[in-house]
Amino acid sequence: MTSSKKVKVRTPAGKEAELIPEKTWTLAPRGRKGVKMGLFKDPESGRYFRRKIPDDYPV
DNA sequence: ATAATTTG
DNA sequence: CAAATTAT
Repeated sequence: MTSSKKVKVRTPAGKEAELIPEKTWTLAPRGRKGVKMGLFKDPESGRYFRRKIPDDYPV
């Protein structure tokens, strides 16, 4: 799945928005826990950006 | 090919 | 610095 649920993220414009990530994946160095990431598009600017998503987000 | 993302 | 991803 690409995504399912909205995530609260700080957009590049500096506003808090609930967006559905286009892609999600785990970003973790070997042996470490790392974080989950999401690829979003800012509805304001149309710019793509990457943000951490909650650990419990279904990826 | 690279920036940008998170965090220990 | 490492890791995965992909729009630029």
